[in-house]
Amino acid sequence: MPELPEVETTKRGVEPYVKNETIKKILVRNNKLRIPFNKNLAKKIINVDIKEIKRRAKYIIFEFVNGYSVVIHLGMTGNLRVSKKIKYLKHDHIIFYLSSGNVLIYNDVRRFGLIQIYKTKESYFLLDNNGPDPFEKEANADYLFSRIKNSTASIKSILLNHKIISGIGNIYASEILFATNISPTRIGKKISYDECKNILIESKKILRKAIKAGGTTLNDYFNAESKPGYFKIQLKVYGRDGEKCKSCKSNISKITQSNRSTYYCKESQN
DNA sequence: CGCTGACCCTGACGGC
DNA sequence: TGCCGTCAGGGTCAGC
Repeated sequence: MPELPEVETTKRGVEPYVKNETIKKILVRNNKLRIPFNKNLAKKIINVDIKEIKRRAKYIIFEFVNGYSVVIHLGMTGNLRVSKKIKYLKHDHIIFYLSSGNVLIYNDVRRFGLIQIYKTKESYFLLDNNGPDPFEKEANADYLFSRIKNSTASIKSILLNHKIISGIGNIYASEILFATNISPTRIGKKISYDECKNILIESKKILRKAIKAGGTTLNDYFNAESKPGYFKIQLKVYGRDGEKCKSCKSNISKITQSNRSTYYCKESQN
């Protein structure tokens, strides 16, 4: 479920419980994630201080003082929660016992997520393939335009292609295109420089708003036993097929592009 | 070469 | 009540 705002909210939620802590022990209940969790490599981060927590695109990164890093991706159904009591729920796969006595729990129903350990910053190979996320300064109109000006792929699938821009998911791809009045079916080479500029402006605006909405629920987010309940900002097109468009009188359409649902208004998006 | 679709996995939901 | 098909906000990669 998590898109970039949910990942950022999760990162902010766990940060105060994890920063400057150490992991005393790791319990692996099921290592069959998208990439199997490497229990052997995990020994390298036991009893080592966690220096920093970061987010890049939809990845959460724990950096340790010895140079090692843990990279977490939540997939479709992953979540992290901090708990005082140790009572495992179904699909709690990896459990980190912290020096504070708290436990950090990775739960993931569909197991499309992953937790990977890397020896150095340079070896985040998963992230090396990713383009900048919309908040990074490399993601400017010059860059986006140059990456898509010869493309025959639809702008919707371009927005989901993390090699170009990372961190935009299926919900916000539809929302961003609605905000910019661009049809999701238009191909990359038919997108103008100004539209690239606008896409980046709206991406930041929409994602920032969603992060803010998530932040308001942070206080009781990570109490013991609680599951992080994902929020949803006011969506203008996603999931609203058949309903009225917010800027004209026609109905929202739902189509399928590369096996994912796309929602848009045929009248106001061209 | 770039792009599309099949696939990984579990659970919820609607129709019959 | 149960069975079956469909769908879900993630990403990868074979094959066209």
